[in-house]
Amino acid sequence: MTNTTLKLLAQQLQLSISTVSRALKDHPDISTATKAKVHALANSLDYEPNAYAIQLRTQSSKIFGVIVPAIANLFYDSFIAAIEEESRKNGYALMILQSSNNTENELNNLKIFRQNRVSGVFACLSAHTQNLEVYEKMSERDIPVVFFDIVPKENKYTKVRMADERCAVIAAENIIQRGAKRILALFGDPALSISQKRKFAFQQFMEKYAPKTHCTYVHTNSSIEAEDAFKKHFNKAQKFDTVFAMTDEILIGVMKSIQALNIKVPEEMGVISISNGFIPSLYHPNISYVETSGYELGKLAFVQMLANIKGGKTLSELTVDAKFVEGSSM
Amino acid sequence: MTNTTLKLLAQQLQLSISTVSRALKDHPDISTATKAKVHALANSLDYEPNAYAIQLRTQSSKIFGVIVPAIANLFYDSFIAAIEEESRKNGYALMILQSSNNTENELNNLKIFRQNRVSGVFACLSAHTQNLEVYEKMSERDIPVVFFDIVPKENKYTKVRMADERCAVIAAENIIQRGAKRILALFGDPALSISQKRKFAFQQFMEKYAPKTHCTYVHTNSSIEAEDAFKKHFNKAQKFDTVFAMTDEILIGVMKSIQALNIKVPEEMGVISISNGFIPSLYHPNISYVETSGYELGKLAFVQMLANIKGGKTLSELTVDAKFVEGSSM
DNA sequence: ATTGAAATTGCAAACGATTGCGGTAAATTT
DNA sequence: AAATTTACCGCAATCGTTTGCAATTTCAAT
Repeated sequence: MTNTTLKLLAQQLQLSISTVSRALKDHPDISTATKAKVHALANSLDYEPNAYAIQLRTQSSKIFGVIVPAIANLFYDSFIAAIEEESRKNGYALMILQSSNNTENELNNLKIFRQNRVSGVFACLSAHTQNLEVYEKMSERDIPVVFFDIVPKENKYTKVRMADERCAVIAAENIIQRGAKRILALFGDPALSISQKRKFAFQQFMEKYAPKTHCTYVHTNSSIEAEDAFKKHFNKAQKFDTVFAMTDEILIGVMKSIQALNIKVPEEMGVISISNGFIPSLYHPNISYVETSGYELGKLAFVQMLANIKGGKTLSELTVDAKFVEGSSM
Repeated sequence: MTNTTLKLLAQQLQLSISTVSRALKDHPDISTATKAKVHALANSLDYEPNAYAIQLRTQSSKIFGVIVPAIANLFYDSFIAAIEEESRKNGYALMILQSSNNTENELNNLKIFRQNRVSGVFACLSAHTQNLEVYEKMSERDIPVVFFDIVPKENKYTKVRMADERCAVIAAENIIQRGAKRILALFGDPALSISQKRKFAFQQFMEKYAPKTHCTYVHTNSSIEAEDAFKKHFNKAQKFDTVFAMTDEILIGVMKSIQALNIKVPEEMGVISISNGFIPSLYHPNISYVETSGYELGKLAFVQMLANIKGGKTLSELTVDAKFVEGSSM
């Protein structure tokens, strides 16, 4: 079946295309009678405006592009869910592409976005993307970009991210409050700024407020590494009594070791992590964690995007605050 | 900055728009000399064709629509990841919308897809969607629809899904092989056909091949319900020695109880589930499971979509086979 | 020098919708 | 009844591309 168009409606009604167009959008120039007729026919013929024609004409697409390293990820998918909700409320649709943490894919994705003249882009940088020229190109095209999570350092960009330092500090506070004596603190890839920030903040805080506490800092790049690191350090003479996991991935490794060694939580071992909340709820007892909500981040990013579109430029870095969620693991 | 267009290139080169257009796509009518000139300028001016103009002209969008109940879901996000990969390889982009298991959202989403003249739609029905008229409307518009996971019963539709019965049977086989005497089998929402199918197949198989085994069948609608159900049945005089969890959600509840009661796996309790694989790998020992891969399903769905687009109609129901993944929980 | 074919390139309509401007008929005012 | 407003509506250009067909140039063949 061929799609219903303004032309078709106009022919059937013996009206001009312009009149039909205006009638459909309640333009005051058109009489109530004709409006009624037009609407009636449009409904019965299931008229639906051709988005491409509109976009071509109006030069605006009502589509946002989103680049994430991976969709299949507890953090990013809740981020996506959030901006999807907001987008729909505001009449936008989403085009989602994954970079797989690969700069080349990132470039291709941006190209697709440009070709589709998206109204804006939400971008999470690939782990090792250095060259931000492409993003400049978006700006030249007047396509606003809101960076999230992994963001560039320069502050000429609009960005939202988690309050990484705060997260680490909150975790440290709770560890001190528990009266921990020996701590194993596990962090992620040392090359990532997120790991650096969290570790730095954590370490600073501990040294300042609990200088006597013995802390072991370890970087691990995967669940398995975390699992092994835990076991290795647990076998030492002086056992640690509290473990801090910087990410879900690390927490997973830690918990496998804890289960394998049949360690009692929280009696023999306190556990705390930074997380979205899903993984910590999987264990008994529930793990205490500092919440970093991808969902909240998404909401915030969307607000930024809208501000950018409406009011021209609003460059700034906003952070989503962190809060402690009490489980029974401390 | 204003976007580079064919017109602009044409003016600068003192050529007609048509010549530029043809030069850019290597049309044999154009001399090598002009082609070179055109390409050169196009590159230096960062020409990028306006997708909307093309779509308007060619009536094809190179965009697929995807409807899932939720993006933030271990199964669906791997499904999405798969079709995203394939789409990119084939020059398509993805527009993803979530229904939140709400029929009204589903309708709105389809409308957006129609307005954007997507080339095809991947749809997972909302749990209680009965009226498939909207999907008929897509067909009238010659937009192919591939249903996945939750699919309509009528076989005039193209659909891909997991081999639900096979999954249940494979699980049952392994339970019998373990020599289980008393089994607790936990299934999901009894209103969903997926629960019905799996339970029916499981029960059939057990009755036929291990009639003496004592089975308790329970339906639960959430992790918490599963957790409680496990505890309740475990407190009975005759303890069960094997538990079967139909979904990740149920497995999570089961494992919380197992941890809380400090039950030894697999010595005191065998555990098996149907899953994507992520959740079972979180525990020690790893849980044995029958794999239902969202990723594989995505790949299959994409093949179907392509066939549908290329060769007109190919109606059929394809299923992704299940396989047993051995953990150490049986 | 004329002709014809081959090689290049341009014209113009189309895709579907939007919108400034101008036109006509009816209603109102003098 | 003439003049002026008001209410409706249509013309035509525009967005950027594609593409059938016509037009022009080139060049070898007669």
